[in-house]
Amino acid sequence: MAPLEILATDPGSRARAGVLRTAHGDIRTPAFVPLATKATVRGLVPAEVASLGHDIVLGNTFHLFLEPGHERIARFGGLHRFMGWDGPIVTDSGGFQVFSMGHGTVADEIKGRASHGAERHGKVLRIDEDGVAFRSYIDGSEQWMAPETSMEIQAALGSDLALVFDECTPFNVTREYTARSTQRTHRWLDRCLDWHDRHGPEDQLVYGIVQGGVHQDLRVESAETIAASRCDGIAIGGSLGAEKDQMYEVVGWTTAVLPPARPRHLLGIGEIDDLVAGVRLGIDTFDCAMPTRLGRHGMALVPDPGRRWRIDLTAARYADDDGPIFDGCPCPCCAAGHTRGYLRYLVKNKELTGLRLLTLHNLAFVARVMQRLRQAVLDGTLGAESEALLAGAAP
RNA sequence: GGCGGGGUAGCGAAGUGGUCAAACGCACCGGACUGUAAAUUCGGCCUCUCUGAGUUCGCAGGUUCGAAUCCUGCCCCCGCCA
Repeated sequence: MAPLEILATDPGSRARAGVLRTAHGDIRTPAFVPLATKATVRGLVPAEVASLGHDIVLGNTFHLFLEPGHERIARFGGLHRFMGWDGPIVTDSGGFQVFSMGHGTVADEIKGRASHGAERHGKVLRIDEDGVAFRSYIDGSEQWMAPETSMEIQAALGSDLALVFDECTPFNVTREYTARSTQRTHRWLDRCLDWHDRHGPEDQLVYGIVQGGVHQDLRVESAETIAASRCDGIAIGGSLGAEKDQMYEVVGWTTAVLPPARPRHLLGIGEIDDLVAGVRLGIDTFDCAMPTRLGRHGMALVPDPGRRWRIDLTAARYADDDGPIFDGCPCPCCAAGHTRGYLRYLVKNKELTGLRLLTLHNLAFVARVMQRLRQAVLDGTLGAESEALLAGAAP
């Protein structure tokens, strides 16, 4: 049975709204997936995440493999039990971590900057056909991860959705490199699926990952290759370009050739305008560090495109501001009456409560954006809703 | 009144003859952050006609080629003793 039930499609775009069924419950799509990289949505407890309207969280194979170890988590009964989250969990394969060990952040890589804190970075020792050798950032030991390893770890974690092991192709590489890397990712896909067929949990869905960089032919070829496989869902990964317009173009090339029936996940994307654009391009689920990370960095999401949907509450001008983050915000933080001035004070003083409140606010904001987009697809009003959100309507 | 310690850029605090416009922290200003080794990180932060120049290290003198650093006097502050 197909995991994704499509309830409605938007006549004016490729958007769909539906329900993605997993062993631990349904995901209302389109949906945002908060990151719980190391088995926690930083600062929040699972019940809070769910109460904000999120149906699923994302854990990370690479990090949980190094610490506390997938076998230990398995002894606890799997990742759901370990972290106390009963809902659906998707686990990322570790492919992105290979990227970030070599290049730092996405922005650093695109802009050609040396990653900051490079000394703390582990090291990719080599990437070859078989897999990836790297140095553990925990104890410096040499570790090995291959497609089979990643699937084995994800099987032990017991996630509902597993992502195949891929190489997240950087932006600053040649087309030739991207082509070869993408083909290798395709071969890794087969190995992941083979391993999963023999050893993987019956009820664990597997997503293939489309690569191809910013090259249309490579993207299309990759999308078709992934779609031709027996994976349950399809994720879009790798470099999506340096500018948003390019990103939308790349995503558009991809979703144009994907089979409609299977769920599509856009990896690592989650700024507000990107969510709107992504949904219109036919994406069902997104994950992104942005709302949680920005929250911990003192940034609160606001319905203001001119400010990139964010205000920096660490600024002194908010010290005496007794208003909410934005008027009418229904999130737990603002509904409780917390002021910008209070939040600024908390954040400046490194009070954990401040980081928690901003994380709650930001995740609530993103959840409402997704709910509105979903409802708009169901109502056939996505065009107007998209315009409103992009113009700064409060979700 | 005596003894001791101290006055350094918005604050705290290094520096104790030259490489000092002066470490470092805080505060402040600005930037970054999109499959999270991030409660992280980068830059600025005396003034200006600014890849150079000018004024600074309680105040005023002095020694010296050269002083935040040494000497003299003065003014404040802190501790202990009277």
